[in-house]
Amino acid sequence: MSKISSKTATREENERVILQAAEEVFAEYGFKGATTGMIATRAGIPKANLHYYFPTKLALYRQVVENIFRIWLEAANTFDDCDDPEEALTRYICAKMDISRSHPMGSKVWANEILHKAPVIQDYLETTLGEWTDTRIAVIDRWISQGKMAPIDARTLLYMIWSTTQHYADFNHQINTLNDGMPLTDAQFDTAKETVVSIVLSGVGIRRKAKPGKTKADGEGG
Amino acid sequence: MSKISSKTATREENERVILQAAEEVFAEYGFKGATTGMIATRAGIPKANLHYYFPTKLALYRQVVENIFRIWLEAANTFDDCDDPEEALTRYICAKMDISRSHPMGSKVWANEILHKAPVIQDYLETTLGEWTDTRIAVIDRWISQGKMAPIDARTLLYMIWSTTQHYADFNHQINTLNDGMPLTDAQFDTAKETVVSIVLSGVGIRRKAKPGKTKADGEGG
DNA sequence: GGAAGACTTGACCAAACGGTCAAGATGATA
DNA sequence: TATCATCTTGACCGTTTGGTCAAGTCTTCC
Repeated sequence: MSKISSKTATREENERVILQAAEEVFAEYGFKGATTGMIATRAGIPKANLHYYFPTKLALYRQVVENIFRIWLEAANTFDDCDDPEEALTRYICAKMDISRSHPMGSKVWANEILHKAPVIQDYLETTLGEWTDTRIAVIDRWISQGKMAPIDARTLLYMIWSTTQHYADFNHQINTLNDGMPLTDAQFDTAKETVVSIVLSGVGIRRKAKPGKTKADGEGG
Repeated sequence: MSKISSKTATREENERVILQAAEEVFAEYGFKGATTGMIATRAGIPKANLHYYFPTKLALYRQVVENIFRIWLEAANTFDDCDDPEEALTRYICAKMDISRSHPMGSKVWANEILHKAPVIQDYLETTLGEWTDTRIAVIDRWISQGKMAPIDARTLLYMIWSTTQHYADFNHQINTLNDGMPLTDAQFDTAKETVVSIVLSGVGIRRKAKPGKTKADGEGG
């Protein structure tokens, strides 16, 4: 067993380091702009070694994208934790904002994919994302028919939440530049989060029960 | 005069065709992903001819980005046409939505730039965009202090509007895929526009005077 | 020790790409 | 027709880049 575990340990550690470097480089330069040499350098290994673990640039890219999509799906499930629109929307928005802050690279890779017509993730869009979206639209429509929120177009609401929250990842360079070149402080980010939640909830006609003082909901600790 | 006009006419026409092709190709493939060969082919000329008019790929890209920024600024001015927050926000949102529909390539090129840390437009961000943003935040804050809208964070509101409206350009591939692969119809797009306006206005505590039936406001006819 | 397999790496290659160049086409003027 | 300037274009070049390869090293197990 020590043989197998040792072998796998080396491989797993190297793949982890390479994937981390790849995510950063793909996020910053896009698929074409990134070079395997850059990724290898950031991972601290020679380029030939990278190709030992990932035969082609595209295979490496696919792996990065799949990891990102898995994280995205986990956040998406926060939407389903309860049947109260105020709490569900608040949790979902906070979860997506937190991911944009803690994991901006993934969002950028995703944005790049869509911008370039999704050459790699088209099947995800058509299947998993499509199904997820349809079921959540049904949930929102039910809330509307129950009089729990105003009769707005559910799909547009989802797109607003996606775009607004992901903006803090995809456009963080612009946000930082407009913030005197500094990243948002925790306080600034909390203000943004609270503002987005507030505008969306008021926007769909939900009067908030909870005091808006604490924004963190029960999102991930850190 | 015919000499000069003929000379300039040829050059102007060719530059126009090249810039149009370049905007499309840069939008779809990014700066690195685009090749001068692809742009030349789309423009219907040999690559060497393209380099006769634009000496380098970067010079061509700069010209494309500058054109886009000019259009963006024109839309930005719709914000200032009046001092009533309902009308100003409605007009601005509708103008940005219309641009996303009629001119999605420009938005995509912009998004690509920001995603890649704005290697070309950093100065625009720091100067023109920064000043524009600051003055409009001041306007919104004044509306708030006058009690015309709820006390929300103005900067976050602007970012919400930018991200939501630009989402319909930058992510139109995802939107189309989630719409059974079809582009949004005019009716669907009007619904989206109306929903965004409605959520934002309600979200910032503005009760609408105008009937929400007609969405078009008085935005550009096209 | 030594055989076997996993891992490492410098050197190399073919393709693609940005950009150049020189030769020619076109068109206005005199 | 001759001249001049602008425009057009196929062929070409140096560099970059994704990927290969063969010659190693390191680890494990007998």
